[in-house]
Formats: sequence, C-alpha cells, structure tokens
Amino acid sequence: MARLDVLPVARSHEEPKTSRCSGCAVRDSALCASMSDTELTALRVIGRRRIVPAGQIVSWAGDASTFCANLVSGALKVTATLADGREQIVGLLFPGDFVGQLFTDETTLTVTAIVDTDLCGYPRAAFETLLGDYPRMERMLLRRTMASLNEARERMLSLGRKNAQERVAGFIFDLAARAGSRGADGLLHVSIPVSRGEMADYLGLTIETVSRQLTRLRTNEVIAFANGDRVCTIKNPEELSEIVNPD
Amino acid sequence: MARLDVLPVARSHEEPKTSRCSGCAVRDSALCASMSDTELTALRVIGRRRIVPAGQIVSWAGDASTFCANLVSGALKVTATLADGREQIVGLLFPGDFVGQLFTDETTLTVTAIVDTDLCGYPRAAFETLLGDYPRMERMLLRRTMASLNEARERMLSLGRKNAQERVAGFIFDLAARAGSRGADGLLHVSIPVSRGEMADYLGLTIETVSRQLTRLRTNEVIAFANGDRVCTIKNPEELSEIVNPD
DNA sequence: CGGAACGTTGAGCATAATCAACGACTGTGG
DNA sequence: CCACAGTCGTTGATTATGCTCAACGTTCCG
Repeated sequence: MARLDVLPVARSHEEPKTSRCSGCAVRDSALCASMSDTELTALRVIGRRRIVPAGQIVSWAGDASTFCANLVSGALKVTATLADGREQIVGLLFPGDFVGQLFTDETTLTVTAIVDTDLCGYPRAAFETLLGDYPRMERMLLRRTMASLNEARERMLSLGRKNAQERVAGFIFDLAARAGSRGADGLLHVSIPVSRGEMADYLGLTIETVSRQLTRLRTNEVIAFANGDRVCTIKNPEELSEIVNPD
Repeated sequence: MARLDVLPVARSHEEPKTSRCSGCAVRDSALCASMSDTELTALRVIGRRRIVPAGQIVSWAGDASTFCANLVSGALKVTATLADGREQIVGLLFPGDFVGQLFTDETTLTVTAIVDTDLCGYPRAAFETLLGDYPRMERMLLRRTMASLNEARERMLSLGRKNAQERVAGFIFDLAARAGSRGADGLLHVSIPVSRGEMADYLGLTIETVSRQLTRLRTNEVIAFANGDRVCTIKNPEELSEIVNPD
C-alpha cells in the first residue's frame, strides 16, 4: 500500500528554488494560476513537494482519499482495474494537471508514475477548505473537471465504437495535436510518452494488436519511427486524419 | 437543428403548481437543493419549464451551447457520434440531474429525450453568472461533475475490458442497485428504461449481441422478464453478482 | 388488414485475442 | 569483457468472440 505520505521523498538540504511558487514551472498552468502571488501563500503553507520515481504507485484504488496534488513535472497514469487483473487506463496526467479524488473518502482508481514525477501535494481536507475560500480556484477546477468529463466521453466513443486501427491512429493523432513538434524536415514529430503495454491499456486493446496496427501504419508510410520505438514521425497527415475520422 | 428554445413547449393556461419551486418534484435533489427558498427566486426568474416529447432531440452536437437545465421528470440520453453514424451513449440523465455543457461555446454531444421529459431550463450565460453568486450551488455542481467523471471512468473500464456477458449483466446489476424495487415475491424487480438498441449503444455492443446475452441470462435463470421486455426480475442475485465481478 | 417498430434467433464471417517464438537492447555479475 | 537474464517490441499461427446479414414472431397502430 504505497501512499503519497510514505513514499520516498527526495529532499535537498536547503529549500530548492523551484519550491518557491513564483519560479514554479506550472505557476501559470496549474490551479495556482487562479491565485495572486499573495493569495498563493495559503496554498504554499499546506503544500509539500514530492518526487515519485517512474513505476512507483502514488495511490492505490481503495486507499483513503487523503491527498491531492498539482503535477509539476513528469507524467502519471490513472487506472481502473478488475479483480482478475484486467486494467484500463482512464486518464493520463501531465504538468499543470490536478491529481486526486475530492469529496470522497475512498479512492476507486490507482495512480502510477510513468516517468519520474514531481508533485506539489496537499492534504485533501485542507485543500477542499481552501477551495471554498478562493472562488476563482474553485471555478478553475470546475472548468477542468468538466473538460475532463468531455474527454472521458470522447474516449467512451472510442472504446465502444472504434476499431483497432482507428484507436491507434487516433492516439497518435491526439498526441500530435497536443504535443507534436515540427522538425527540420517540415514533418510533425511526436514523442510517445508510454510503452506499448500502456498504449494497449489506454486503448482497450492487447499489446500485440497495438503493435500490429503500428506496423501497418508504418508499412503504409503514414508514420515512421525514429530513435527507437518512442519517437514517431507523421509522414502522411492527410491519410492519418482520414483513418481517424472516416466517413 | 432542434434547439431547446425552438422546441414545442406545452403550456397550461395558468402557471402550473409544479412550476412554483416549492412544490417541484426535484426541489431537494437538483442543484436547487443548495438554495434557500428566498435565494431560489434568482434561479426562478431565469428558468422556463419545457416539456420534450419522447424521441425528440434537445440539443445537437455542434449547436451553440446556449442552454442548460435541471431535469424534472423523464429521462435523457447523451450521445457521441462518428461521421459515419456509429453512436455511443455516454450518459443517461434522470430527475434531479443537470443537463448541458457549461464554459464552452459549442456542444460536442447530442441530447435526446428517451421518454417524455420535463425540463427546467436556463440560458447558459445567465446560469453561469448565477453560479458565481451562489457558492453552495457551484460547490454542488462541482461534486456532481466529479461524480460523473468517476462514473465515466468506470464505464471506460467496462467498454475497454469487459466482455459482452459482463457488460449486459453489469447494466442490469447497476440498474437494480439504483432503481430496483422488491416485489411481493421477495425478488428484485427492475424496470429497464431503454430499448434494446439503446442498451447496445450504451454498452458498445450490437442489438443482436445484447439480445443473445439477455437470452443466455434468462436461460440460466439468472433473470426473468415480466410484462414484456422492459421489466426484469432478478432470480439469482448471487450468480448475477458473480458474473459482474469475476475473479 | 397491412405496415412499422421492436425483439429474437440462426448461419457465416471478420476482427482482435491468445499462445508462442524470436530479435534488440540494457544492466548485472562472473 | 562477455555471458546472462530481463524487459520490450514484433511477428506468426490459431482460436474465440462478437459482428453482419437474414429471417421470423409479436405488438401496436393507422
């Protein structure tokens, strides 16, 4: 039962620069963006920075819901599991995202670091209280939660009605839209932040099916891989778009 | 493009009793529950009751997001669709539930009445403003949105990782938990509020597969049907539970 | 009475899962 | 330095699950 408060915590001798909010990488993208520098003190006094190494579980389904956090750097996966071990990734979290289940005593989802991850964590009860004191932050959280709900609903469409080809192509497509960078060759390059197994758990497929669909996209010269299996080049955006959104 | 404001509206000659909030069926379960009788005036002045007949579309995906509502009686389905017509029900709404997509200019989902439905509707902009003036209502909406997100994530697990048998059994099981009533025979009876086709769209299956799985549950005497295809009796709750949550 | 909507059942098929083998790469210990 | 195990990804053969296409029964309503 690894829990946030008992995780190994990397800690430098003096308070690191980045723990002073004004220099924080997500000062303007996390919920803190709703707060003025002076208001931020209230958040800072209940916050504690934590580094979670890749692969480590942040919170198990069934744990008491005692913590929440802003994600500062790295990435987390949120998974739902069945008793027999079948697993579905129901969310991926990146810098600026909010982590945790509020207004509930028991968590139902497991949160795991997929790379080394830096969190700015708060006791849930204290954070909920604060939320009542800072309406702009509560509003921002409401907007984000609604956006997450819309995303979740898009994913239900994908999981319920799309075939393997469409799901895999859609995953690449979405990644490119969110985090693609244009290379010197004028083509979009995307770093895939997860393993094949995690892609499968995200898309509701098996590793083998994901692999075969990627091979198929590669064979058809829609995509190509560079620097191993984790960097993808989009060679034919029109064709990719066609596969993602068929008539 | 059916829109809330151009839908046929049933209207009695004098203001009906139930439109006075104090007598409203969902006064204590909808978002209004967060308001005192006096505060409620603010909501009432922007609200308009609307009756939507079964089968009618309340809002199309792609419409401007100009309205939201509390559901007073009846039921709605929220669907996501692909260009080629494939459809997924991403949510079912019942009395007391909130309807609409806030903080966005364009809707991405279609909302349809599955039975005659009574709504208490508001202009979105006015409602959003009100939300800022009544923190308890905003907090209640935040809690509900988070609960919806958790539900959506459970459904992602179902759509991504459960087989047809588990999905159909799970649907009956969830219905029974939410709205089952114990009959004179001591058994749980559940009214199924949707057609087979809607069940299929909800579960990410085809009509035929849903029908076959129901037949299988009936053959194994786990369930039985009474009064046609829409009322279900749970004859063997242990077995049903076993199917829903296998080891 | 005829037609439409809804649900069930059957036959055949396609898609993705399963089971298995193998190559590439990485870190470890002899 | 190299042998080795372990992880990750790919590919092949086979199977099973759920989809497609088709027929048919029932109910309801014009």
